[in-house]
Amino acid sequence: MDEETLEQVRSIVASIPPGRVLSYGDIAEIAGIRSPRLVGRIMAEDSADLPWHRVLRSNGTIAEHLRSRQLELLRAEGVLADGARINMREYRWDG
DNA sequence: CCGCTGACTGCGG
DNA sequence: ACCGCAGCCAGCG
Repeated sequence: MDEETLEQVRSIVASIPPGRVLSYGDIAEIAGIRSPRLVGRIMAEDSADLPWHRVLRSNGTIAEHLRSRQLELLRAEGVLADGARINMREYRWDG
């Protein structure tokens, strides 16, 4: 695992403002890496100190083992779900 | 080296 | 809306 990309990904996630979200693919693109899965892996390893709940799938859905917790955290900062789906066009962070 | 797995994605049927 | 599939990177057996 490349230490630099790891730090890069982490800093991008850390910079997402409250009430906004990014997809794994968005972060991969910004970080200049080819695989969104790598972003997911990095998040899975250790994201406790990051606003990890602001990262979700490109279509606005969330992996099921995180779904209820994540939707709750998002709701607390004004990101409302239409059922199990977040409207990305509305909440995606432009930077 | 091979195959499988996952906080993923876009395209096609 | 629901599949499946190819591409993707890294770790594990």
